[in-house]
Amino acid sequence: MEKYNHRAVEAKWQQRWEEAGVFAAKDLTPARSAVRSMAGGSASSSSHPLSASRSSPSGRGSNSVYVLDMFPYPSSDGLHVGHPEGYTASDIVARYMRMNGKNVLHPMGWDAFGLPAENAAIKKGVHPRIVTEQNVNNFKRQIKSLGFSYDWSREVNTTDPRYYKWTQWIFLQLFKMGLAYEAEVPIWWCPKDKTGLANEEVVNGCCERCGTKVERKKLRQWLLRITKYADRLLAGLEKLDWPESIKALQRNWIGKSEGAEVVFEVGSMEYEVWGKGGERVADTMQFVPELVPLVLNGSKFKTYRFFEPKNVRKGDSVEFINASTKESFAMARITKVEKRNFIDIPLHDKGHEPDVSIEARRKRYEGYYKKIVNNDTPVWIYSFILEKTKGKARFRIKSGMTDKKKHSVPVFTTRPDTLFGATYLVLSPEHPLVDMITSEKQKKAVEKYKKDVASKTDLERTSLEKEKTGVFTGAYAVNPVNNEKIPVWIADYVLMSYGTGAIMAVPAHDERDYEFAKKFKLPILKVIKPPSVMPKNPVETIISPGGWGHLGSELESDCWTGEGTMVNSGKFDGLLSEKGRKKIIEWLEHEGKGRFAVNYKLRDWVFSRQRYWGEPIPLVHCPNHGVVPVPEDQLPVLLPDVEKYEPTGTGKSPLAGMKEWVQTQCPLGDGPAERETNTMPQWAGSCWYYLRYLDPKNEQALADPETMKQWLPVDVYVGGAEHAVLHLLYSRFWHMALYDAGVLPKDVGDEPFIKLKNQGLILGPDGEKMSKSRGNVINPDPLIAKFGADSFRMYEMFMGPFEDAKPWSTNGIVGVRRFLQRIWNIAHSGRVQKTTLIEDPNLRRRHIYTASIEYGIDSFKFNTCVSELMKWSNSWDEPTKDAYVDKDEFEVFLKLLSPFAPHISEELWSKLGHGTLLVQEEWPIFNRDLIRPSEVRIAIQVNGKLRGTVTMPSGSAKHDVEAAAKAEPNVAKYLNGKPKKVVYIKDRLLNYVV
RNA sequence: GGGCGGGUGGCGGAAUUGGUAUACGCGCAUGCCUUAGGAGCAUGUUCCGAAAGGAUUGAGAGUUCGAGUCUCUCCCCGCCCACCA
Repeated sequence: MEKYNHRAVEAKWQQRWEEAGVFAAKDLTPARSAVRSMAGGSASSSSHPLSASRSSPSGRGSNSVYVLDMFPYPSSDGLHVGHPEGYTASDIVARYMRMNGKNVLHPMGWDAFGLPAENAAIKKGVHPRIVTEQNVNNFKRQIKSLGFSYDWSREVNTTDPRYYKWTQWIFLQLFKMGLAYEAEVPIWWCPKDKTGLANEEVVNGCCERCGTKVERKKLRQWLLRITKYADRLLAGLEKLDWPESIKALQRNWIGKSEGAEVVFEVGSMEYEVWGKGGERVADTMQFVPELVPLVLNGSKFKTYRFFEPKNVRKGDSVEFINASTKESFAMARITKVEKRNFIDIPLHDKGHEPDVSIEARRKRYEGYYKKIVNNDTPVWIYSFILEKTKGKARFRIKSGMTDKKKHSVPVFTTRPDTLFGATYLVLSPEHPLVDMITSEKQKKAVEKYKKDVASKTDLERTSLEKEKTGVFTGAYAVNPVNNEKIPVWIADYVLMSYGTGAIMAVPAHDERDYEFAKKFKLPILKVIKPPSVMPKNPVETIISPGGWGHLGSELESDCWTGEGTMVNSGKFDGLLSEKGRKKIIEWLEHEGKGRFAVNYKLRDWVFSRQRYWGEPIPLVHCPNHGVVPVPEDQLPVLLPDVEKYEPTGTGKSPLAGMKEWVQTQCPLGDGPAERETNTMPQWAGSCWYYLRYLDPKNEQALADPETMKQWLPVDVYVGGAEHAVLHLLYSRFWHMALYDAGVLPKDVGDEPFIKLKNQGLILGPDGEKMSKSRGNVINPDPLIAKFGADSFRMYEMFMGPFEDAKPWSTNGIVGVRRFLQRIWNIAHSGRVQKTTLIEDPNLRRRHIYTASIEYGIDSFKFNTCVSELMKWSNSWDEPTKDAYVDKDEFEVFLKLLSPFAPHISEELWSKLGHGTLLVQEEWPIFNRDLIRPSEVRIAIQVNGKLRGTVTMPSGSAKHDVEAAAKAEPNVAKYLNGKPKKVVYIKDRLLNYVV
């Protein structure tokens, strides 16, 4: 018998399909379409014979279906076995849809900008364009060898100027919408290579290329305001048919949390009045370095200790001014500068006595400013409140700084109910206020700590085992809820990038704060009482050794992060956490000391790369007009050829070295301007490629709106889960922005991908993740050459559930190959004959398998589809096999096989004498009535144990089945006397309970 | 620490969604065929047992006539995120 020669067959049909152009998607827009309408198609509204009905694969209900793969980055390693997994799945869906009469758009392209090509170019001394071209050619050859049904006429390449013209155009739209802005943000910096690095290039805190320890460095960057879309990106997930895990990842990445922003005054202070004889009533506090306590002396009223700004000297005068009227009411002159720069100031009354009828005058004195005058120049202004505490008058300075230097430190907390337990404040070391509040004494320690932190990698900073570190700034803050003074620390466990970069530390109810407080001996105040938990089953708990006691002690531990009842919280005592949160927020808002706040982990998208191989950002910097967009009619801004792709050493992209390219004219006038030399990140091109496939040659627009209406949104999107948060989030963001800008028609909607499926990772044969270093990488090329594309495709589908990770087994592909060979043999055996059996069980068989495979494709259970096809073919070879295989049945089989193994199916189809192409045949329709069997095998159980089976006409009544069951000797054996109960599930099972 | 997924033969995995567990394939065993090659064909293959029979879906309990599937407790594995306030 002829051996199946996959090489010849596969090459032949790939060529035939291409010649016939059978995979071209048809644009139906009036303007451009020559092909008006497709045949109506016979899309069957099938569902699994034994399950509920399914929804249509197309969310739009239109006849046009968009089946999209995540386009690959054409690396120099060539195709990985993981690529064809997703491509095969989407190809099966696309072919299935086509056979169902759908007009299918199934395109492929190249995400070709990026660092690996650039690095390879530097290494080889070739232009990145050449490297990219070679890689693309190799990828294309490999992908084509698998016989996927792509419409290659729509191929896109992100590095093609005709493509990136529109990437730049989109950037300009974002810029005009205020979604792009410039800022200095820290990035990884390699001091040896003198270049900024992408996060992916930092390995274990070292530069991937030279191994030097990287540093944080602030660089001017372009950022995209994705945070503006945080809520929409979050809410939009609800309506998407995406894997829950991916949705969860995006939710987590966006990281919305609700709580309160509480404003702590740093540098605001309590100020104690000194007694009549100059004796001190209470401690003064030093809050900020510039504000050293002073002594106000010589007054006929009181001596006050006050502050000395560095530039206040003996002889300077101090004036008290009414905040609202600006009228001065008291004067003082600095008479004495004490050690540590204490100064005595005599206070001259101008008609107000602060110590008389305090309560009555309280209102009047509130809001007075104190103004220290130095050579008639106001230096500091303080406001203060008169209070009466334990019968003694005191001034409390509300704010220790001028309006300009007022240090209000907002912190974000999800647990405002624990506010009374905030015993210290922690700022991130990078917090801009740190330098301003650090005391002289602590300056050195703070500087050193900041430097240490700056040199740490994120890994070191966040490693679990790491002990908490931090230093005291010397400054204090006031807890707004109880006016307690609390110290201000800096520590690297507080991240500048999240929230406000500052936290209120509640060591009694937060594990990190607890750990920190323990180490630095900071006060711990419990303000939440854990709920008293009653065990569900008291008896069990008493029996279980230490159970209740252990649980109890856990609840009594020093750090309780759960909910509970508020204690030590003034008037909020007794409230449950949840209610307390609301009440505290109400109080804060009422007092103007805080507000309800929502916080996101999501940060704006750093959109600049100091690299060569990317889209130039289409902006110029003009001395007169600032940042000016390049006019749209001047796009694309071509990526110029440079001699060196190496970074210039200035931290700018190699483009900065191209003087003649950088220097240009300002579009708004004839003045000189410089081009932006940063390039876009690799994600830019992939953000919108699915739009360009629709209309890849359009030079007037990124795509024709009518065409977009026809195809969008994407019906099925298949790709790896590794893009869960980056590409898939960025892409949604751009789509929403373009939608808002009116670039996308309204009908298209603001979500690009309706249904998403992730292929699971293919692991190496050892069950480990494939990697070069492990040496367990499988190269598809030799396998395709040896077993054929059909075997390869089918094995990848057969390996296991599409979305699960599964190990590769080259033995496994052999089994699939044998199966295809058997099909080949049957087709050539002469057994395939036309028969005319109406009541043939085979007729039923073909309908069952059609239903089952259709269900499998709809639900991405391709592994069971393959198994069904194998079972089907086995049924022709069973010992009871018919001499002939019904030709109609075999043809139905080939149609169902064809999405999985298209080449061999096509070949056998033609060998059966068809002049048509199988890919253009109609998908078989199954008849539900024919699926129902005439006879069923019913399980007979006694007490739930299988004791026999009986074969009965389907739909038999209970007593008939019972009669048959009792006739079974093995069943009768177990039935003594009358059964207590008899359960009958129609056509399935009979269970005697005895 | 958080989120998600999972645990079924020697291996990849199936199981009509609460109804005959181990389909399909790999591997293995025996035999056949052959100019031995990682080819083809046939039969067998969850485990224990010669058999009758019994046991079995990570462990334990519960609901049920009936549990791989539902509920609870616990154990283990994988992936992703992670000092996120």
